[in-house]
Amino acid sequence: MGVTPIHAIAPEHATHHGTPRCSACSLRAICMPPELTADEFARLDALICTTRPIRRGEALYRTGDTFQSIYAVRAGSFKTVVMHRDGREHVTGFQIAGDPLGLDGICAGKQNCDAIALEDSVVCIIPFAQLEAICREMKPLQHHIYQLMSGEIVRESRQMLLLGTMTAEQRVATFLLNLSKRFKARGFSSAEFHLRMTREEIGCFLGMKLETVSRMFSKFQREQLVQANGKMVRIVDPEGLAQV
Amino acid sequence: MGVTPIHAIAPEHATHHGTPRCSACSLRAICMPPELTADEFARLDALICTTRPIRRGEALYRTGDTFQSIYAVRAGSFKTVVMHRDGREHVTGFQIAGDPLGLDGICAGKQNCDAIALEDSVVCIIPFAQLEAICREMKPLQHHIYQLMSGEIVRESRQMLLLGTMTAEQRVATFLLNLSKRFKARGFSSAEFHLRMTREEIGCFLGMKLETVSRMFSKFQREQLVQANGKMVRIVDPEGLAQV
DNA sequence: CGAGTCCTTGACCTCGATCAAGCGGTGTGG
DNA sequence: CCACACCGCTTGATCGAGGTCAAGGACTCG
Repeated sequence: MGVTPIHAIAPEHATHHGTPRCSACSLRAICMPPELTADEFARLDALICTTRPIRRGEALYRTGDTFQSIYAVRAGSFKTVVMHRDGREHVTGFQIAGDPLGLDGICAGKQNCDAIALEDSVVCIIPFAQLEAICREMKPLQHHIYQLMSGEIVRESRQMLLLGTMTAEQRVATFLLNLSKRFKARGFSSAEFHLRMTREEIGCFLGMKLETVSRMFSKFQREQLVQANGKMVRIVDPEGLAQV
Repeated sequence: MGVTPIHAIAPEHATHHGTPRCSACSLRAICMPPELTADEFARLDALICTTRPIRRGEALYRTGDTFQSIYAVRAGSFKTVVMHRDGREHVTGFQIAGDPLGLDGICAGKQNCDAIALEDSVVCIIPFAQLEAICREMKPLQHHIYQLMSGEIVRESRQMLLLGTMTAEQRVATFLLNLSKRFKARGFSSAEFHLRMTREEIGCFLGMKLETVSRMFSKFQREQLVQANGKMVRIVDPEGLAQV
């Protein structure tokens, strides 16, 4: 069976690979500041004039690549992986449609992690130097970029809290509820979804081994909190899950 | 004995509390983009016209406070603490002279953590709305702020790697080497320094209990890697520490 | 249909948490 | 000025959550 992303872009946009338009994008509300004028959208459309398809398992960028653009996930999903010189790996995040990618590269002019597609995916390419130029003239967009980056900082500090203080059980519960919330924000079911990542990748994100992740799924199943069948997950009792 | 910060600002600046000047600040190289003209510095000095002293144990801001400004540590040191509704706490970072504070507040317009002074300290106050305005006109400063925020993202993802994959021993070693590097970058000794935080705060930052932190200090002492006497730390064998 | 991946489950072990005791330095009140 | 209380730190003994190792099952893909 081919890989068909559940969270796909609408077909009428998918055909416009050469000329995507933010002004017409279904992810506009997630990606973009709300109060842009038609004229401002036109300038954005001129900036973000290319998309790029990435096959499952391939890298959008790798650690050390020269930083030039940031990206927005248009369809599909990614993981970002940082690596220690001794080979230790850690997944720092999973990005789905509407999420930004590449913000870590601005700092040193080189990407600081690998971004790997979890399924066949498409990203919008946003040349950063040009984005900066437009931001100097478009206050709402400028502020939006600051918010985006600050949001990433907040997300990561929450993840540190999770890694630093929670039990394996609480981490997995938090992970599922977070995914659920994000799917809901994008108009998909918050109760039932398809995990695009393996147990090992989840474990690597949550700071535990894949066996432990599996055991927690089984435990939640037994306690009637979720129904998990391989990568299909159905959240039965979100409140119960939240107070694990 | 009073609390005398080792890493103090030079006396001639300490007296200028009402009118700090970036152009004359010893932390300029850490805080600011390198290539500003005199004119540009003048505009910055006009923006950052106030400092604020914070006593040991007091908060610069708390979670939920309305976000208006970002800050730069001018003297002293801070910890940032996030809290889960159930009371679980986690230290997300320690900030010393030259480090930024408050970037997490841009996202939601409210601060997302508590920033607590570890000793009597002074911060520079940078009103964010005005900073944004200046950034629209000063390209190097604009880029610097993006780099600052990206740097915070990178720092946090390194901390996630630490929390997710390292043993207690490796975490403490990494922590000491990181502090050492930062002190060195500010012109202080990289070999010997005074910890301003308690074992408990270190543990809370590294995802372990204070007893474990203490045991690791003792272990490193036995192995001749560091000499630790309460809060005074001397790094004897940085290479050895690095390959723990 | 067979090989490879991914997932689940069991048995055992280890690292770090927990509990507990004691020490040294500091600040405070008599 | 001393006694005492408190806080932060160290160290030992014990325990348990999660890691490790191993076996087998379910799916996918060539």
